[in-house]
Amino acid sequence: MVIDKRDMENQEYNKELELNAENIKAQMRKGVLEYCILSILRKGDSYVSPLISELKAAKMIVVEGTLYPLLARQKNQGLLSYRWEESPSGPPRKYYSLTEKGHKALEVMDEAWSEVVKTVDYIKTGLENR
Amino acid sequence: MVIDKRDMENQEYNKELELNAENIKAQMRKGVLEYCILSILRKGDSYVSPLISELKAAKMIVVEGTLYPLLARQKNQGLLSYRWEESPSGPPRKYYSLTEKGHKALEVMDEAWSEVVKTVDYIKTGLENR
DNA sequence: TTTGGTACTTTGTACAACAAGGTAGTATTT
DNA sequence: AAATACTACCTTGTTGTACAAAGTACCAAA
Repeated sequence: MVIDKRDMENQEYNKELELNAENIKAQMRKGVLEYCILSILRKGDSYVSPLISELKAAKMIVVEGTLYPLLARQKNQGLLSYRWEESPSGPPRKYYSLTEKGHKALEVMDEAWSEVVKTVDYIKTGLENR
Repeated sequence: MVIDKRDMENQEYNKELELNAENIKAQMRKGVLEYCILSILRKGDSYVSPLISELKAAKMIVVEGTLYPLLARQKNQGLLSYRWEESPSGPPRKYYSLTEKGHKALEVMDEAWSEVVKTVDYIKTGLENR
């Protein structure tokens, strides 16, 4: 067994990275965001500001710079459509709604999400609960 | 309400992106991977090949190129340590184990994960179940 | 007409996952 | 003993996503 060559510690950064719950949650939320957006829109059409508010209320913080590109992506995938509506005060609002394709995608995601939850549980316990 | 300038459809890609369950699940798994690795190691020390197998068995597919940098990261954060062990057949194996810091991080992640699950449920239902 | 608020958009950066290829030690076959 | 196969570890370059920050545009009220 010859190890020495391999065992040369590759740069001990060890940057005392915060072991902070918020950071870790932020990591986990990634990838679930799309699902959340569609889930909210399932309950009714909306535009960016109230979307952010609702996500914030659910402790799933996002910012405009995240949401706009994401909505554009989902629109380009045909999951969303939008219409302009006048605002009682301020510039017009871009209301997004789920398309039929979006509804179908959402159903797939419902399934995917519950599978991921089941998978994590499986990995944690190692038991055959699936 | 002047809309025309804004409403110029920005590149209608609409690339018939697979509405495939695997893709969506892959997206959702991101960010949960670190948690899964630590969870597996909590059950006992291991090295890359069996880690990949266990993840694959749980339908959480990853490849070597993903896992090695991830483990290196977690080691540099002080969450993991490793030791070399001879193999009954083949090159030596790098066994990873949770450090004390890793155990603490894992507890934080346990909490974080269940919060994310609760959050998604909250967003889906919109009810006050938290 | 200027100020402030709301809303939408873009640009640049950081980081994570992946694909693909590379290095190295051990065992087996010829 | 040379070649082959297998296992295991590691690196590089690409892509995609979230974010920070700055920018554009419309509207209302002082």
